[in-house]
Amino acid sequence: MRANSLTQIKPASETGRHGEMRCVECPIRYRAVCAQCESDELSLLEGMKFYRSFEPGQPIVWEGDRMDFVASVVIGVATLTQTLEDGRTQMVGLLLPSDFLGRPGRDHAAYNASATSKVVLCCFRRKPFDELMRTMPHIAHRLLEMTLDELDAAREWMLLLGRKTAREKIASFITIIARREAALRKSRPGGRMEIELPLTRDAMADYLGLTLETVSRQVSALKKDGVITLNGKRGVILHDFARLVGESGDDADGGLLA
Amino acid sequence: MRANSLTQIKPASETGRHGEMRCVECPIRYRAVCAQCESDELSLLEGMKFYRSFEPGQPIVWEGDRMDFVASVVIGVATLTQTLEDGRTQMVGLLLPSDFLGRPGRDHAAYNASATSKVVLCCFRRKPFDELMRTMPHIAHRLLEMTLDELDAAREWMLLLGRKTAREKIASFITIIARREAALRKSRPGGRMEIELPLTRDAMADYLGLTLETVSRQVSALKKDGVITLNGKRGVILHDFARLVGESGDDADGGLLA
DNA sequence: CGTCACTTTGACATTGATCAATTAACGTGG
DNA sequence: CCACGTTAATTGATCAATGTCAAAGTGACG
Repeated sequence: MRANSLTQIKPASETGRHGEMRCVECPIRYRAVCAQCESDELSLLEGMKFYRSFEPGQPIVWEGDRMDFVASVVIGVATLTQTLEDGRTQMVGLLLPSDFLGRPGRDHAAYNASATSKVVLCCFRRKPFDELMRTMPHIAHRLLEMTLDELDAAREWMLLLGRKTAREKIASFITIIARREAALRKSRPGGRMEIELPLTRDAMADYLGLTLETVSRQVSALKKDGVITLNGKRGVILHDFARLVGESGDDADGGLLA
Repeated sequence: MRANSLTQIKPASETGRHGEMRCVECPIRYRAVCAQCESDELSLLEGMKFYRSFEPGQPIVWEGDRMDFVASVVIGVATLTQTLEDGRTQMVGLLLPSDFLGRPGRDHAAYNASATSKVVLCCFRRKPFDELMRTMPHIAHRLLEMTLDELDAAREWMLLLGRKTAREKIASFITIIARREAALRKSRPGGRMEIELPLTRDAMADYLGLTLETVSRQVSALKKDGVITLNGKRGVILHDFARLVGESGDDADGGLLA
């Protein structure tokens, strides 16, 4: 088993700070940890938050680093990865807008986090945030809900890693992305869809527990079999969503949790 | 890829109810969801709880079933598994004493849960428990903490499933069990240890994303190489804990989260 | 002592990994 | 707008790890 190449390491400093953005206008207002906050609570958060940006490929935090903040992803895609001593890596989290980074009460990062696209984080210093957890039940409650959802997603992912074939893994991954894109447009996935993969082949391999060659081959196979058409490196045209789901190995009713 | 044989299905009814047990004497008093409750809170729980028992191999709930209770494992070992449409199964949770079963706010089971040994659950009907989540911050807080721990464990498990070799998977599994047995005795794992595997080869295969034949072969290989000695079907003697950790593929400091 | 469930071991097939070129897509500067 | 250079993606040939099918061994328990 060969180690996948690590994302190249660049300095971990943030590349920018942002001026004001009002929470009520925030694109993740209704999905993030703050989703259930009232306007008076929001204005409290307003005074505490600060923004940090990262460029594609940049590390956000490294496993074991001191981490004195927690954050919500506002824009972009970030990944959490774990590493074996010989360098093999496995992605263990894919953070999209509204997802939460960091753990209240823990002051060191448990995973490597990197930006795979331009990323903007809405950050809170950890200590004050821990305090919020005690004083604002809406935050604690929402965080529990989000953590339970993440646990469900992790378990779906475990099924994929442990038991699916390479082809099923690829089909499942594309299905997940298609579902999410549909959700963003507030529509149901189905029929013909055009989507954009948020990861390189190499990152897909890290996500799926494969090598990038196998990822490439199976993507090509799905293309050859008429399940998908490629459009540049990242673009995928799905001719029939149901057909793809059929390739994923899941139960017909599967993916409710994804 | 062949499906592992499912645990045989027996009627899902509980096999017994228990009389009183006082919370203050409960063996999981300081680790379960109720860990942070004060004595007045405990007496409230005392009036709501009820016990259910299950025999080895018995299903507790089936994916999709209505589930009108949540519970803590008091005694025994239970598993959560997911299934692909053709019957392949992957274990996604291993529930030990003090672990929590069910999700507040969700009325249908997301996974199959079965007893692998005699199991005793401390149960609460879901509706009243949901109410407790709002009125007793100690419960909600502890449940968040436990869920975050489970998420960490799930991510460790994902690394195992996605990137470890069969030998490393076996070594990792034995390491996890050894760590837990040490924790029960409030000692540090290390040196020579005698442990008891809580799962059959078949269940280990479901846990590790392998077949039972591969599990058996790799256990034999570790024996041949002098890392372990077998003692009956379930007994394992570890001659040197560090040696086993070295076989697991993890970083030297790994497993902090397990 | 026999039965049954679990485990081990063997022979062979298959999947996906590895090593190695080659090709395609995209950004840059002319 | 095009040629170039760089990075990502594809494809091919081969091999090792693990799955599959089959049979025999082991231990617990009635």
